Amino acid sequence: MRMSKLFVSTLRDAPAGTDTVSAQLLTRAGYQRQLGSGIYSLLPFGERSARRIEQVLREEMEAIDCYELSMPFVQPSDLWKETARWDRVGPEMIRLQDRSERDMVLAPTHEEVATDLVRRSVQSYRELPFSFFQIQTKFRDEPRPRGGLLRCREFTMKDAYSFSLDRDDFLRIYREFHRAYLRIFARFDLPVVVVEASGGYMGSDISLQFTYESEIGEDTLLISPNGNYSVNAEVATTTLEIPDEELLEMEEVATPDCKTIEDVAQFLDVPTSRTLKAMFFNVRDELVFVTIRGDREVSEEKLSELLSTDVLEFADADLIRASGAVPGYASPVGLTGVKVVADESARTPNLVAGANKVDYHLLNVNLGRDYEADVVADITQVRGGMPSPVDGAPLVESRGIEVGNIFSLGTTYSGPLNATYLDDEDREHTIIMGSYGIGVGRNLATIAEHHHDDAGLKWPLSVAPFDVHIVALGNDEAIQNEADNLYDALMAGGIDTLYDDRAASPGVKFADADLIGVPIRITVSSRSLQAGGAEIKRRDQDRDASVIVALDGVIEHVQTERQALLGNLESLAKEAEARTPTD
RNA sequence: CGGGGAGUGGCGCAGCCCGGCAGCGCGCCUCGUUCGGGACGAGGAGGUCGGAGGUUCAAAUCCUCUCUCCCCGACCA
Repeated sequence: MRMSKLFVSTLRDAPAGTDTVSAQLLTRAGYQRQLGSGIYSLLPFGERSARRIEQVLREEMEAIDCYELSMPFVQPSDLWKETARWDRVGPEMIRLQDRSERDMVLAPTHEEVATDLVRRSVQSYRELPFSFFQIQTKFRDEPRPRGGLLRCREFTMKDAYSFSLDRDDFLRIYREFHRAYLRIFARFDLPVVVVEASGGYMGSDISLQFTYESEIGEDTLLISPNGNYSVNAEVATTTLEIPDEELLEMEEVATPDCKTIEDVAQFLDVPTSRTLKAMFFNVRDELVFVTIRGDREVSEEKLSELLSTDVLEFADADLIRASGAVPGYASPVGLTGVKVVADESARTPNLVAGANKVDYHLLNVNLGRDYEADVVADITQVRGGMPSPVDGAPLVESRGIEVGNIFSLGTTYSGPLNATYLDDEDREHTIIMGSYGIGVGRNLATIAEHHHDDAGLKWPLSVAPFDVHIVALGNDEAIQNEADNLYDALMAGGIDTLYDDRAASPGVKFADADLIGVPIRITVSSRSLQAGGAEIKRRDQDRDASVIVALDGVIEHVQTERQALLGNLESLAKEAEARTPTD
């Protein structure tokens, strides 16, 4: 591409409100422009990088015999009503009507259509297992888009779906995707950690999340330094020691002005782990009274999962008082008609709890004796430093960007949609499904987060919009001609080349080259010609690490360099592959 | 949706408190000089001050309503 003909412009300053490094660089370097909140255009560079990402995705999917198809973005609502997601999925799904007032949706994901395709076609066990993928637009009306391409409302995603005979059959495919995913991120030279995650609204029982660790990430991870426990905080567990003590008699004590757990613990001189904390949630206007030991916090994710709701709000004082509880001095003791959810830790004997009376608490409150819970479950928010459930080692907390995931779907969709097959004895079985997602734009942005320096982007070859960036300096005709010839020759040699043929000063061209981040830069100038040819420098090398190559040797040199870079990425992929769990 | 912030030439910003000619840097155009790390000089173009209503002799500035965008929290690739 000749830059003089290319619709692109670089910016000195990123537009106001562009906060993340990736969004700043991608915008400044001319990869993307924002149209609205969470809605972006990809400019030529961005489109080319996205295609390279997609190319890797296609290769790795096909390598595990997962083949491409394409499903509609605008879909009739019928299938969504069949799986009940029409009602379950909230306003993140855009609903609209066609001219005949039929309900339609802009696809936020494609399980329904994928399952429908399969149920209409598959009849015999002989046809299973298989999987397919597409690279398609999705629209999710996210409550809060952020970070440029990191979290968009409209985005492109590679989503794959697998269809298996049974659980074991599914697990074989799941593992293949796991391996393919490790190869994919390795080929992007993007380090990821694999953590267990919750299925969320996909309705999954097991799932793994491929996460790039980053401060700007939205997910909280808890990882054991021993490498045997890596989870998303939403499903993290920790060990729980419940002392084996005799239950003591309950007793009311005055605790003036002790409204918080810390106040009470200090006043009574007991550790917070001997107190019972009360929390109140409003679930569809019903009060849910939650108890947890004073040294722990409630995980709202776990709680909403437990209550099968995605609307979880703190209850206001009126709703709390209506139950008879007294904010600041609340406990479920003596209350009736209130839904109580207790964390496992609330089983600890002889805790200090509120007396539902201002300035009073109760000593020796015991779950099961002094109050009953409707549900006792693990709803503890695990934090860094808490012991790993595997070996007790303190967990390390970090943040991360989810760049891909793999889900077991079981029969969540095949059940309601009746996607079945007949086995060799004519018995009907429901197909076992999985789904596998990778966001193209999010990966582009995440790779930019990882591969940049102060001057700009620094792409791995697998993601760069071009292999080579020719910088022609000076408006000498001889130089122009040599650069033109070189450009033609590179293009003819199948090397994607960006040719800066603009009449701009050297400083501008070099600065833009650094900003755009193409891996190999070739400078043609009177100085380079005098030195014997063109100057070749890799973006990841220092300024003075360049070499002069005779003009007729440039293509060969570039091919060699390119092969070396691709070879490095392939070795990374091989290493990653070797790390795939085998059990 | 709750909390915080911002909308002024293409981009970054000042001006607003205290109403009175719409400014600065970068970019853009023309000419000349430059030409290996965002050149220099001279001249120039470009703005419904997010929108609507109001107050006033007079509104970017004050008031009301509204739209949009960003950041922090609940969702996810």
